[in-house]
Amino acid sequence: LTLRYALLAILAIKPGSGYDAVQRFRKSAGYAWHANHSQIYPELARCLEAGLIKEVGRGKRGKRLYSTTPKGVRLVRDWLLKSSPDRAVRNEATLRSFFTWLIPDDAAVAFYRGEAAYHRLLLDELEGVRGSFPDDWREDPPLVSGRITVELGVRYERMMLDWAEWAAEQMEMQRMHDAIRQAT
Amino acid sequence: LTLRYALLAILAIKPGSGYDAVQRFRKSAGYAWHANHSQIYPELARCLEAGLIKEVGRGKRGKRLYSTTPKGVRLVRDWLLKSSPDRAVRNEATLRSFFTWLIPDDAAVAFYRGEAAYHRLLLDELEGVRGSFPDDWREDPPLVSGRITVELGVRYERMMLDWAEWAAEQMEMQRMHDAIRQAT
DNA sequence: CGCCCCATGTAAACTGTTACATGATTTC
DNA sequence: GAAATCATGTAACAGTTTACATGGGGCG
Repeated sequence: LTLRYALLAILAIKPGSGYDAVQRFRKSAGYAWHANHSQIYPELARCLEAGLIKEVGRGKRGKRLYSTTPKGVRLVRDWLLKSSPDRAVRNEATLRSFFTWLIPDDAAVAFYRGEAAYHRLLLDELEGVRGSFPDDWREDPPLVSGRITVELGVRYERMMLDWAEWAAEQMEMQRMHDAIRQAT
Repeated sequence: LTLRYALLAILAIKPGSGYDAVQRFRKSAGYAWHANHSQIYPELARCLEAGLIKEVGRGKRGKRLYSTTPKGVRLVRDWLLKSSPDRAVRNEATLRSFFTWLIPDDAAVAFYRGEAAYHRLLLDELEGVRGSFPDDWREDPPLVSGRITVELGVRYERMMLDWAEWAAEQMEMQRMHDAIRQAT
C-alpha cells in the first residue's frame, strides 16, 4: 500500500492529476520511488471511492485534478507515525558488481565506467534541483522535507560516482596485474 | 529473471542449498538484494530442470547442495555482457523523508534519529566484513568483486548515517524555529 | 522429551510491468 | 495535416510476499 500513501502525500502538497503524480515522482523523487501510470490510475480510482482524495476540477487538456481529503491526510499521517519504514533494498546494478568476476576484466572496467557516467549525470541534475531551492525554504514545511531529501539524493549520487570511479581503477589494476601474470 | 541470474551466480562461487542462498544474500549482499525461500525453491527447481544447476550431493541435515553448470555460467555471463543494468530504485525510507512535513517536528526528528541508528548498526557490521577480507584478495576473482561491492556497502551506510544525523539536526532547528514563532 | 532452529516446499494474495487501446492538443 | 506528446484507461502477465504445511537435528 506504499503507492497509495505516496499518492496521498503527493496530492496533499498541491492538487494534481495522475499524470502529474508520475512526473512528480520521476522528477523530484526518482532516486526514491517510481510508478507507472498503469498502476496509478486504478489506485486513484480506489482512493476516490474510499474518500481519501476528491476531484477538485479540470486542468489543461481536461486533466482530472485531485486533492487529498483530510481523511486521506490522516491516513498517511497514521502510516508515518505508526509503522516503521521498510528499508529493504533491491538494486540490480549493485548485485551485478558482485558478479563481475564472471566476465573479462575489461568488461568489468567498462561496467564500472558506465555506472560512473550514469551517476555523474544524475548528480548534475540533482545539484541543479538543490541549487534552485528558494533561500527561505525553512519557512515552508513541504520545502523543508524536500530540501532534506534532495540533499540525500545529491549525497547518494556523489557517493555512487566516487565509488564507481574507484571500482573502475581497482579493476584496471587487476587487469594489468593479470596481464603481467600471464606474461610470466 | 534477475533472481535466476543471482542464484546462478551465487551457486557458481561455491555449491550450496536454497537455504544457503537466502543466507548468503542476507549476510553479504543484503544492501543490494534479498529473496525469500518461497521464491527461491521453485526457482531452483526450474533451474535444475533447465540444466542450469545440478545437484552435487547432500550437506548437513540432508541439505540439497547445488552447483551452477557451465551452461548456467554462460547464461549469467551473457546477461552481464549483453544487457544494461536496471538502476530503478524503490526505497520506502527515503520516500518517507519526503513526507515528514505531514507529521509533528518532534516525530520527524525521531524518524531521522531512527534512520541514523539503523544505518549505524549496518555500518558497523559491514566494516567488520570489510576488515575480515584476507590481505591477498586480489589473487581470487570472486574476492575482488566481493571486496569492491562491500566497499560500496560501507560507503552507502556511512553516507546514510551522516545524512540522517544531518537531517535530524535540521529538523531540530526547525522545531526550535517554529516554537519561537509560535511564542511571538 | 519438548522446544527451537534448520530446511524444504506449496498456495493464495498482492504488487508491479508490459502491452494494448484511445482520443485530445500542441508543434512543425 | 502529420507527428509527437499529453492524458487516461484496461488486461494479461511476471514477480514478490505472506501464510500454510511438514519433518529432521541439536540442546537443555
